[in-house]
Amino acid sequence: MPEQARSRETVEAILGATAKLCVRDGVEKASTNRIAEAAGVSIGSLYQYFPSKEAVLAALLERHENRMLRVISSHLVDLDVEDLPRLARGLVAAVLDAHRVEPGLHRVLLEQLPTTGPRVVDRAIEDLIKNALLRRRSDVLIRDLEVGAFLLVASVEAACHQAVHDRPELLESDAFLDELTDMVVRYALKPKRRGRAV
Amino acid sequence: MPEQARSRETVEAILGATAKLCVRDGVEKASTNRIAEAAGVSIGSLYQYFPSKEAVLAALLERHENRMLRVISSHLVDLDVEDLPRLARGLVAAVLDAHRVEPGLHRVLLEQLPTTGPRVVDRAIEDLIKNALLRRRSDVLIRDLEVGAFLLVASVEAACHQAVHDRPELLESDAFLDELTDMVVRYALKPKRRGRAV
Amino acid sequence: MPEQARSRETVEAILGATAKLCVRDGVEKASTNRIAEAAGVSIGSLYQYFPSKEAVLAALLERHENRMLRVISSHLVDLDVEDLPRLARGLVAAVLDAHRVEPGLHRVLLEQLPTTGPRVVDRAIEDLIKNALLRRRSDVLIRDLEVGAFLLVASVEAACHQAVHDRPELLESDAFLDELTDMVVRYALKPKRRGRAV
Amino acid sequence: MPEQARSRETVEAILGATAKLCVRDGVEKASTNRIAEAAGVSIGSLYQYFPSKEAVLAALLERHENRMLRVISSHLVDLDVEDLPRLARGLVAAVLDAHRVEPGLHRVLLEQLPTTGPRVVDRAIEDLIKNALLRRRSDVLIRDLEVGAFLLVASVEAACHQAVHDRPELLESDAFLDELTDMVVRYALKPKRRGRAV
DNA sequence: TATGAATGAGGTTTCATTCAT
DNA sequence: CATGAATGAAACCTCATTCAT
Repeated sequence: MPEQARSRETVEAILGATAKLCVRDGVEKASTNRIAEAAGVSIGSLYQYFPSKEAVLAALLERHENRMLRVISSHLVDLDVEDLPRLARGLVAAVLDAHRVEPGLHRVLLEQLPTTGPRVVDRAIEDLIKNALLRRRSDVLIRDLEVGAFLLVASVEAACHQAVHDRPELLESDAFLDELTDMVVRYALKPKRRGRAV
Repeated sequence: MPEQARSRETVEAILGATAKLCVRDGVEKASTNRIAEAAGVSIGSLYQYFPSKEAVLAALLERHENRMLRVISSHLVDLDVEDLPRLARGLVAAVLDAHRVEPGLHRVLLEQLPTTGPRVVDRAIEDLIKNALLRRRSDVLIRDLEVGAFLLVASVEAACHQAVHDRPELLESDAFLDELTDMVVRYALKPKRRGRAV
Repeated sequence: MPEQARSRETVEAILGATAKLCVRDGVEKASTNRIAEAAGVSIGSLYQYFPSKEAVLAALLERHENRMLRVISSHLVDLDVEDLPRLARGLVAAVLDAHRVEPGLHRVLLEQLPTTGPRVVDRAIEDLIKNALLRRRSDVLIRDLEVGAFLLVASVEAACHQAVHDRPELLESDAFLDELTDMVVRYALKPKRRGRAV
Repeated sequence: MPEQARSRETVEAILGATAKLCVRDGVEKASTNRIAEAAGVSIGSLYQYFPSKEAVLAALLERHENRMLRVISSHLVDLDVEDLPRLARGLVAAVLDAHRVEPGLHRVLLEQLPTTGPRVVDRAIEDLIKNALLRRRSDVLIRDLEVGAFLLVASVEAACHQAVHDRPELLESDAFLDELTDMVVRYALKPKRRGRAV
């Protein structure tokens, strides 16, 4: 077991150092040699665990996405699936919360990493939402659910991301959560009582 | 005069070659030597017109943003400022249209360029919208206009951008414009009298 | 005893893996780490049995040369030392046969190994031939036996080797054996009495 | 023109330095950085003229083969095509002479360069010989001309090469030329006068 | 004795930039 | 002004070898 522990430590050190360097100097400046040095391991060790520089960054991205997913999942268990407006607010809050996980790293990874494919997190949430809307079709205003689900996820995600980038303080403000929720609810759901706005 | 014309041609050739290389091989592969060769000028000439590689990319980005702004501006003149729902649809359509300007270049510039600051286009539109909403405050549902304007722009922009990236066919579909407009209108504007949904 | 058996197995596994890798990917690609992995032993074990990479390759070369020598020896016992033309043909056939021992490995070892010294096989045969010619000096045409023996071995060896490289099918053809034998016999031996060509 | 002269000088310096290093330390030790340093140019210049290390070595080999071919060609013009034995001796002498062109480099290039294909020099001579033998078929003893020509070239080449390697003094000795010629003549040609050895 | 994680010198190659012509 | 040869720091990566476990 000491071997496995040693290996895990090395991998952790490498990912940690990569994250630190990416945040501080940008992805471009995070060379393998600098990463190894910052991690306190030799360049050889880095290549024992990762086949290339890209693999290191991919692993870091994966780790980050998993952490975000874990945050979101932890919110999901508490949500009431019956109360759609509350569900919407809960989802938005969950996504917002997920963006508080290492926001600096989030920003740099999303902005400077050659995009490999649709973001894992987005796809997961998109499916979740599409299903929720389908199950309650009669309460839903959206005409084209396929497009609508895509739109909701892209919008909320982008709003959070843009906030991380341009106005970090919004992430902590109630106003931002309120407005985002309003947008989602009014777009997606029929008003509760005849003619009264939500 | 012929000198200035010659200069403009050279600069254009360089920016054109840069765009082509960025789209074809990615920003990282667009080295100054390759750019000069593709532009049919010597590397020395490139450095006569641009002080560094970053300057070339910045100029390319600026040119692209100006083109997008010009597309959007061309839409604005036809818009009826009094009919808010139509105005909303017109703005969304304008943004969508702007994303049809060299979408490949747009994608690569946004995804692979170390972000230098808030996007020019976004800021311009954000102000425009904030003012429009302010002038018609009584017809507007949004509670926090500051946040709301930010949200609207970020959402529409991101939806368009994400569509360029993941589902290019959406850019040409009516459904996408319809849904985007629905989202914007229902979020921002009070429903018309007599309880009819928009 | 079991220890020694285990050791021999390990050494054999290492040499076998080295041979396989050299043939498949070339000597340059056969790194010690890859050899150890292909052999199913740890890199540490490899260095327990061989002091360096060169030592592994030297051992492989030695093993191969011994195998070739063994093939040649097995031919020698059947040869009639009195009938010189038949002896010549027998020797040529022996050398040809030796080149059928792992020809792929033979080629790669001869072509890609920094030559360390005169080939063991060649030297052995050269002496053998020089003695045979000396014992029957009166039947021999060659003027300078020293040079002649060198020439005979170099020529036959090189012809076989070149055939392995450029025309593998020759190794199995009678024509090749016939011509080689003709060359050797006509160069080395006086024609039989009564003017008949050999 | 000063540009072209400068370029040629640089290329020459690189090839010269490569040759020197290969002879002194072996091909393996001739790294691109060392080559550039020994040539007195920057590593960048080396890669301006050669796309890879292999390309440098290939160019060096080509230059060497061309020089050898030139030596051989210079001999060919003086040869009497009618007198076959003299022609044979002339050809052997030509090949021998060609091996006096930078023999150290010759050895190292042939022994340590991953063989890319049949040697240019060999192929050229093989054709030349095959044609000569065909034109004088009735004077030729060889049964299978195809195999015979291959054998002659491989043998003479290998004998010269082996001599460079093991016994450099042979290259300058008359005995070596005599014996090689004997071998070639007796193998290939019918004796001139009834039953007398050549 | 066996293991395999760790080492780090050194390999090949790229690229932004300079400057003599 | 234009050219393009030259530069060299620095990037990514390999590999023979060591040594703590």
